[in-house]
Amino acid sequence: MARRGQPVGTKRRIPRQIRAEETVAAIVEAAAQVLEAGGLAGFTTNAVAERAGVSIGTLYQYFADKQALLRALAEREIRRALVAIGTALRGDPLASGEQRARAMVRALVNAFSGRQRARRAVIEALLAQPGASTEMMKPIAAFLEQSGGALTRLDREQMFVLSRAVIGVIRAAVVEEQPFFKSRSFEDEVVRLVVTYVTAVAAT
Amino acid sequence: MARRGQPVGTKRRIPRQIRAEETVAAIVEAAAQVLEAGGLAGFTTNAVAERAGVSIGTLYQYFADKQALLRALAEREIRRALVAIGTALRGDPLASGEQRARAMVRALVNAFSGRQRARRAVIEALLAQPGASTEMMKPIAAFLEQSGGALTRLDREQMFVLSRAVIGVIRAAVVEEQPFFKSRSFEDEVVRLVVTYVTAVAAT
Amino acid sequence: MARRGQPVGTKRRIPRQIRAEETVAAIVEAAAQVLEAGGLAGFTTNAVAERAGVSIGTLYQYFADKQALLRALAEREIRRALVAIGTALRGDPLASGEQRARAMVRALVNAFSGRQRARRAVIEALLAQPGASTEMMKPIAAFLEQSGGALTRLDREQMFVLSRAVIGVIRAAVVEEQPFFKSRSFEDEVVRLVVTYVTAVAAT
Amino acid sequence: MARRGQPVGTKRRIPRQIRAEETVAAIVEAAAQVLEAGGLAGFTTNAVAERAGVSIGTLYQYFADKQALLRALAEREIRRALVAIGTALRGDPLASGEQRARAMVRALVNAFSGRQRARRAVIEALLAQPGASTEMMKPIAAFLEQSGGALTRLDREQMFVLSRAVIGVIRAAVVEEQPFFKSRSFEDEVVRLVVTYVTAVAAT
DNA sequence: GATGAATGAGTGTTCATTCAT
DNA sequence: GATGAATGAACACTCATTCAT
Repeated sequence: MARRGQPVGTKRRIPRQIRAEETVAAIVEAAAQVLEAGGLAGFTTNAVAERAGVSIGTLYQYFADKQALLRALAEREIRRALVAIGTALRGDPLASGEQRARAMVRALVNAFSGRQRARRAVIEALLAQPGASTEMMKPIAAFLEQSGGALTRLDREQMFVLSRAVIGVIRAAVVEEQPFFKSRSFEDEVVRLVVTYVTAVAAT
Repeated sequence: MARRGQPVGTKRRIPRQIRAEETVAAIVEAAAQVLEAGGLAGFTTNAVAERAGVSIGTLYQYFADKQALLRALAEREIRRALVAIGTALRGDPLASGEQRARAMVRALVNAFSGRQRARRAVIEALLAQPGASTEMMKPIAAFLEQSGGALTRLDREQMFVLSRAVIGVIRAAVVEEQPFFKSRSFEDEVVRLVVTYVTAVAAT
Repeated sequence: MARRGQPVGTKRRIPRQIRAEETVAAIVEAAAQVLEAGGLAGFTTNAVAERAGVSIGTLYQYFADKQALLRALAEREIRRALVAIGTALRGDPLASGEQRARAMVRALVNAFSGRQRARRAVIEALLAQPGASTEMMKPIAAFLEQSGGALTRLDREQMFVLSRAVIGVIRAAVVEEQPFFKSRSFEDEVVRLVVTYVTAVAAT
Repeated sequence: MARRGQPVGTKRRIPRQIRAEETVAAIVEAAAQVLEAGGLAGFTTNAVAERAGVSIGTLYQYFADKQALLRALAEREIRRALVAIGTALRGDPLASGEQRARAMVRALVNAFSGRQRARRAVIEALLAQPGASTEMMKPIAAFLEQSGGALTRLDREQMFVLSRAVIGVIRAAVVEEQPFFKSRSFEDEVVRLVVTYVTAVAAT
C-alpha cells in the first residue's frame, strides 16, 4: 500500500498518510457535491479539485482519471446504502416476513432519498461504461438476495425478478419525483408486491 | 400555409421536399447507429452527420441542437415500441388475464431487445435533463396503465408500482445483459409477479 | 443594365423588371429591419431573405454577396439623409448664417435619429472594410462642405475640420445615447461651435 | 488571500506566477497585433493564441471569452493614451490656453496615430456591445473634460460638444487616412476650433 | 508530495454561398 | 427567374491531463 518504507511504531499510519486519506475523502465528498449541484454535465475534474480545496494536480495524484474518481464515489455511496439497509434489517430478528419486507423497502427508500441528483448522476455515469453498472449493482442486489433468501427459497431468476422490481419501482419514484414517494400507502403497495410474489413462489 | 412561425420542439425547418424527409430519416437512423456503436460518449453531431452521409450543416438545418436530435430519436423509439406492444396486445381480445399479461411482458421484452445500447443511451441522455425522462416515459407508462386498467381496477399508485416494477425488471435484465432474458422461465416469473399482484389487489 | 434584349415600347421597364425592383427594394428594407432588430451580429443573409419574404437564392440573384447588400443599404440611407438635409437647407434661402447652421444641425440630428441601430450597424460594417467608410462618408461630407461653402470661404482642411467635428458630436450623442440629444440647448451648443469657428476663419 | 471568489470583469484566473503574467501580457499584445494585421474580421481567438505562442486553452485560462480579451486590450490602449496625453499636458503648467489646447490636440493626434487599425477595431468591437463604448470612452472624455475644465467653466453639455468634436475630427482624419493628419496647419485648425468655442462660451 | 500553468484535441454550432430542381 | 436543400470551412470554447517548478 505504502510506497515509501514506513517507520514501525505505535501508530499504524504516519501523519502523512492520514492527511492523504483526508485529502482523498475530501475529494470524493467534493465530487458528490459537484455532482449534486451540477449533474454530470458540470462534473469536471477541475471543479471537483477546486471544491475540495486542492489543486488539480493533487487530485490526479490520487485518482488515475475521472472514471476512477467516479468509481470511488459510487463505491462510497453503495457502501453507505448497504450499511443503512443492513442496520434497518438487523433491527428486529424476530420480525415476520412482511415486517422484514417493510423494513427493507423503507431502508431502500431512505437510501435513495437525499442527494438524489448525485446518485442519479453516479448511476448514469456508471451506465455509460459497459459492465460497470452490473459490477456496482451487484453488492446491492446480492445483499437483497441474501437478505430475502433468509425468508424463503427463491432461485436466482426469482431473486432477480423480485429485487429488480423493487429497485425499479423505487428508482422510478425517485427519478420521476413522484409526490407519494415516502408515503405510507406507497410503501404498502411495494410491500404487497414483495409479499404476494414471495408467497406465490413459496406455494409452488 | 398552415404552420407558419417557428416549428415546435425538435425541428427547425419543416421539410417540404421529399429529399428533405429522407434526409431527416437518415439522420435519425444514423443517430441510432452511432449511439449503438459508441454509446453516449461517441455520440457527436459530426459523427452522426458523417454516418448519415450528410454535411454537419444539413443536420443543423433540421435539428436545432444535439438535444433536439436525441429527443427525435427517443420519440421514434418510443413510437415503435408502443406500436409493437399495441400490436401484441391486440392479438387476442378474448385472452385471459394471464395471457394478456404474458403478451404484454413479451412485447416489452422484445421492445427492449435489439439496439439495446442505443436505447440505453437514449434513456441516459434523457435522464440528464430534469423532467424529460418523465416526459418521455409517460407514453409508455400511460399505455401500460391503460392496457392494464382494462383487466382490473388499480388506482394510480398501484398502477405506478406495477408498471415500474415490470419495466424495472426488464430494464435491469437488458442493462445487466442477463442470459435468461428472453427465456421462457424468466417470462414466467415476470408474469407471476404481475398476476399475483393484480390478484392480491383485486382481493382487497 | 438589362441582360436580355428589351422590347421597345411605351413602358421603360417591362413588368418583370418592375417586380425585380420591388424585390430588390424589399430585400434592402428587410436588411434595414434585420439590422435594426438584431444588430450586426444578427445580420445574416438568411435572416434578411426570410424577412424579405424571398428565398436565399433570390437574394443572391440580386446581390453578389453580403457586403454588396450592406453597401446598397448604406447607399440608400445616405441618399435619404441627404435628401432630408437638402430639404431642410432649402427651406429658407434668405436665412442668416446662424439660421442655416441651425437648420443643418437639426437636419443632421434628425437624420441620425430613428433606426439608430441600423445606422450604427451600417457604419460599423463599413468601417470594417478599408476605405469603404471614406467612400460612404464622402457624399455626406461633400454635401456639407458644399452647403457650408456657400456661406463662407473655408478651405479643404477647414471644411474637413468643421464637418467632421459636427458629425463627430452628433455621432457620439447617438452612440452614447445621450439624453440631451435633440434638446434645444444641445442644438444651441453645436450651432455655437459652427458659428464661432466659421466667424473666426472669416476674420482671418 | 485578498481576492477570493470570482475575479471581476475580464479575467478568469488571477495570475499568481510570474510566468502567468508574462503570458497574459503576451496574449494582449498578440491581440493588438492580430487586430492591426487583419482587422476585426481576422481577429479570432485561435489566431491570437497562435501569435502569442500559447495554446488556445491558455488564452481561455485568462480570458473568459473573446469579448473579455477585447476589453482588456481596449483598457490597455486607453491607459496608454491617457498616460501619453497626461504627460503632454503636464509639460508646461504655465502655458496659455491656446498652448494647452495645442498640447492636448497634439497628444491626441499622437495617441491615435500608429496602430490605427487596431485602435479602430477596438472601437468597432466596443461599439458592437451596447453601453460598452460609453463605458470605455468615459476615461478619455472625463480626462479631456477635466483637463479642459481647468481652463474655463464649461458645463456638461458644452464639455461633451467640445470633446466629441475634437475626437470626431481626429478620428475622421485617422479613419479616412487624410494626408494632412499630423500637419501643422491641420493642428492649427483644430486648435482654432477649440479656442474659438471656449472663448465664445466664456464670453457668455 | 503539492501546485497550477499550460496543453490541444475535440465539440457544438453558424452562416455565406452554391446549384440541382 | 425562383427555390431551398445542402454544403463545409471556420469559430468559440471546454476540459481531461501533464509536468516543470
